[in-house]
Amino acid sequence: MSRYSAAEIEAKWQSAWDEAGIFRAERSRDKPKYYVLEMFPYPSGRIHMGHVRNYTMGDVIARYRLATGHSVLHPMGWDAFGMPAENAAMASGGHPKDWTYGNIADMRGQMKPLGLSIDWSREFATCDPEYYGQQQALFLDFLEKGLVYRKNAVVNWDPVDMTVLANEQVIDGKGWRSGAEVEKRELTQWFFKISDFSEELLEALDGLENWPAKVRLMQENWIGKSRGIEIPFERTDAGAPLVCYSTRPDTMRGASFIAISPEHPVSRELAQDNPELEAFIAETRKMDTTEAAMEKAEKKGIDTGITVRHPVWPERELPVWVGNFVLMDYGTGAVFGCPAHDQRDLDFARKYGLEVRNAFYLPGQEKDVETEALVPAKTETVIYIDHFAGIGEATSQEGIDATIDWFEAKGLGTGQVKYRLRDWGLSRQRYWGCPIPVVHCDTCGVVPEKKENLPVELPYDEGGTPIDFSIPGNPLDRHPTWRDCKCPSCGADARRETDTMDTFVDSSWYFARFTAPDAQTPTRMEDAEYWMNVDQYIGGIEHAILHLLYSRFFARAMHICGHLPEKAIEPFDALFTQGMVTHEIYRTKDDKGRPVYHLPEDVTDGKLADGTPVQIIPSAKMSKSKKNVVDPVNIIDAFGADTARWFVLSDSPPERDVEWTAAGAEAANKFLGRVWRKAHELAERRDAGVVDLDRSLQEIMDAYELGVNQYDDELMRALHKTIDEVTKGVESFGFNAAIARIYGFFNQLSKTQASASTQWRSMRVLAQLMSPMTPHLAEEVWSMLGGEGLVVDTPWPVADEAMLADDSVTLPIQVNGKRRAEISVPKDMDKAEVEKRALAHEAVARSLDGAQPKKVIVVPGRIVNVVV
RNA sequence: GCCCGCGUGGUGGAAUGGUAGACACAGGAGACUUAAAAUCUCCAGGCCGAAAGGCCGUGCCGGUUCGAGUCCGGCCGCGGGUACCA
Repeated sequence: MSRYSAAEIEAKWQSAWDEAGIFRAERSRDKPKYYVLEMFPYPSGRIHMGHVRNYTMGDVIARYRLATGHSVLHPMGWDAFGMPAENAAMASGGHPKDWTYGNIADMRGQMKPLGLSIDWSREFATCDPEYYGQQQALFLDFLEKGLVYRKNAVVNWDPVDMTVLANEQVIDGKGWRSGAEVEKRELTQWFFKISDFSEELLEALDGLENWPAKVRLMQENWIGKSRGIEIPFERTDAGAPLVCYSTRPDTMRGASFIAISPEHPVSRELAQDNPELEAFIAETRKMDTTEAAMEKAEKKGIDTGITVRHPVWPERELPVWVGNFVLMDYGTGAVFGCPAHDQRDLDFARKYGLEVRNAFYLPGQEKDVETEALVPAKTETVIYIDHFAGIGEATSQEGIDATIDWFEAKGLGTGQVKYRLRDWGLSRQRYWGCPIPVVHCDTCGVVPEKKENLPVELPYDEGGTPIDFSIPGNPLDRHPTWRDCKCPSCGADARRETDTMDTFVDSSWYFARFTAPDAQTPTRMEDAEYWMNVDQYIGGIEHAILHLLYSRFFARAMHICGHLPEKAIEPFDALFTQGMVTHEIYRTKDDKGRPVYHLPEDVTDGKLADGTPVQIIPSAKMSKSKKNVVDPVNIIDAFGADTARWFVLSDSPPERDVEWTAAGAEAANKFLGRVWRKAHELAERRDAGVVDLDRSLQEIMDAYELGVNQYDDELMRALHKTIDEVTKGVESFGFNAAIARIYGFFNQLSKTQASASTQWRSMRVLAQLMSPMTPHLAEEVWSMLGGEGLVVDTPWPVADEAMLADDSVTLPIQVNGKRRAEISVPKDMDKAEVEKRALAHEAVARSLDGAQPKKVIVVPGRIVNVVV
């Protein structure tokens, strides 16, 4: 071989690793364990650059930990249930199971060439009955412990297709296939009691020191703890008081109306003999169920005609409205409207001619609210207007606290801590998911299936013919025989639950299953005890809230049921959230002005082959419909896996989005070629007898003494700095910085006049440093240069502290914050002497132009700033 | 709407509050070559200047600081999440 050939090298070293069984995770007594996990993929059929990026990062960590003497668990599996499989079956007539397993085989085939250090013996898919059967066992345990319950909840209903729609399937309030106006429908569904853990999940966030602060903050806000008060408002008619919840009771004086949810019992009751109200409630039922849609929708209301008395000033009667913006799920489903201090209430009041009355002013700005509500932060000071608790100037927080205390003392209200977090509805009216293992019996009601009857398996066909997915609705519902079963309790004829579980359930415990994928129970305690927790979890920021919060809940619930040790209730010790891989979009318009997308290979210099100019939209998330997906398989075929790996790690910091460019991949390949050639050249010189091979590398490194030769000294110092920086880079996800340092060092190595022996040593260390990122090339270089065994098995190099320190430093000198000169001084020179030398500098003197410095700031080893 | 991020040369990006633009791409000049490819060397934020050097510059406006890309406040733009996409 006379030039770098990734194809030859990569196949060779992958078989070498396989033969050595290096990536099989084994419990070890004398090594520390390390569990590194990347969020497992949905088997869409093709891997994309985002996968390559995600798994390469995990692989760098896993290989680094192997080199630092850890027993490493690095598994892979498939998040295999979900809607795309059913959609594919609807579109092209296949079966979700065949589609999914076919995709898994394809994707595994695309991932294997990447040379990831994965223990493939632990692989599973969540649609394997062995996996979801254990999930059903978990469900039954949760049921027994009261962690699951049933209640009514609202779903999107497509009245034409007669099917439940996911939020994603509702477009502008219409069903995505039928185009029919979507309605809301109430169904009895299963819920996990995650809300019981609100406080715990919130408090434990503080302990997650190795999670990004932004993720913890997002979870904190999602859980949404607030202190407020429930206040009953007496009705002027005979009805029971309306209880409102407020987190800003200090604005009570400004209360001018009550708004209740359309779902509120009072709304429903009044609607019975008020057709106008009934129509209004029906109208609000057509809205999307998403929070975003509700918040953005026009705020509308209708006056119920009933009134309540203000609890502090009973002579004031407030009208009660039904408002489409009031959520039944949060608080009490009733709020008091205070237009002066809430923009939404103000808009509502202006629209319907309701009173606007200030409860406080800002100091020095004693004017009434007109078009913009006055909403102070809780720490901001305001001046209350005839506040009943007798406070005047105070912060909002003090106002809130005083109000709650006053109401409680008078027996007019109750202070309450509430959370925004709602229970997790897990029922899905779909086929391709884990069946909920319960049975409905006419005499016994809802009965859990017996554990020995698990798994409750999905039927593949219906009466001998494969299930037809072109018929809308849930195939489990209409299946001729699957529903029929015996009641586990009384033995009478009964019906299976036909709802399946949310796919978030599948991904809420897979990390625990990886510790013992063959166990006959959900986990095996001794394995969970050994491998948990996940030391480093890596995945997309889009999972910052739901997946990660659900997993934290699941780990707690599994601990309660005896499936995880207590230390695992926070299952992910460290979390890293990576950015997306993006690509330009190329767009033209057809004659009706509709967008038409083009593949990157069809566009040259911003034009199509026929010369039509193309609009280029930068940095969009890769998606099939926009035709901007770059298939990593093409890159691997053209340049090899190491090039793809090197590229996805090199240019962009891993937490940020990365733009895919073809040129970037070529550049990566070019560099790897240079490294290969350098090793090849040194090997040739070794063969010619120039290089001494007698001693091991670490011995030579340890024995190296400075001063033999200045070029050797320079190179060795640079090498140790490189070891230090690459090590730090790998440990802190600074892969791009580590790679820049490797470039820098290699450029220096290419130009050095150091001895062949020193170059040879440096090159071997460089192979070690590159091995987590480009493992195949590293093995090749290692072996060319006579390294013993496999580099993947070789201990990580350690930088010598003594080689890191420089004797002198270059200090920039600023005059009034602008750089004017620099001086080179011994590292430990004292401040006064540095100051003297700085002021003596000719450029500084010129800059001062005779002026006397007022102050000179010397930051040792950093900078000098002369202030005039 | 709400919550959380991000914004730096032609491009990707670097920079514990301390020399803004490391490293790389694209570009320019040169070497090698009959030529091209490949490879190698050098140049390169903008403006002014022959040069020395000067001025400007990290989305916009303001603040803190001897010193701000970095910290604080207010905007603008883009992205993620928003509970049934995974």
